[in-house]
Amino acid sequence: MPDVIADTLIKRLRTTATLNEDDIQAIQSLPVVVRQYRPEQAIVREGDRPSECCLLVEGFCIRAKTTSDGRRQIVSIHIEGEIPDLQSLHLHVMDHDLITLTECTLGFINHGALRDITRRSPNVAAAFWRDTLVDAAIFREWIVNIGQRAGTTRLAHIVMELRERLRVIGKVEGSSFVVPLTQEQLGEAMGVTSIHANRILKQLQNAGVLKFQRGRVTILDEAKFRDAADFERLYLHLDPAV
DNA sequence: TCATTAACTGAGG
DNA sequence: CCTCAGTTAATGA
Repeated sequence: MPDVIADTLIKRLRTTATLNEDDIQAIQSLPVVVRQYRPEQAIVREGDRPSECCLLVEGFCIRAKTTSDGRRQIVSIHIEGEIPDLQSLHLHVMDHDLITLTECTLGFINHGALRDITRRSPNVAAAFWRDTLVDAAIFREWIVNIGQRAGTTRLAHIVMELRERLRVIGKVEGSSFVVPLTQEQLGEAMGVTSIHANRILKQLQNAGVLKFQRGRVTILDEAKFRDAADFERLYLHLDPAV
């Protein structure tokens, strides 16, 4: 794969795992097919049997499930360098949808090539495994968030998690960063209606905590933000040595 | 299309 | 009673 694409994957994996030169070489020699996607376009759907995994090179996407009466729950948000459907390598039928949030550049890597690299390079296999476990840790945190936290805290927590994940790959500069969700989508991630998501955003803004406009969050008061978010970064396991 | 706000309603503490 | 959150509807950017 081109170095630019390999670098986004390597940068992301190195936030949680340790890779040596051989591992880097193995990743750089992975075959990849690059495709452009529009916003809100399905990459894989529940029931699909994909033969490749998708590396998010640029943009944001979500994993979601929809109930029988059509209510959608966003279960995770993904940023560049991640492979949101890595599980399809071992769980062959998709149990949820993977959908773009923004315009996305996606790199598709054949399952065969990924299986091959995990056999040849134990470090890369360990990195994928660790990444999958962190994914599960994030799901646990989301269950706590949606099940137990009050509205404002719930929203602030999602925003801070995204900021921490973006920060480690160098995508946060200053007090402002991209949160490319509409209020409807924010509601779907929080388990509330878009109208209530709007109320919560207004509350946070009126309280001088943060401002949200056109897919971008600006932190108005870092101390208030930390206080509002009830956030402990432990579950992100961002230190490869721990 | 997305965001905002008001008015009303009901659940539940 | 008070707070939270869904529904409906009207309106603004």
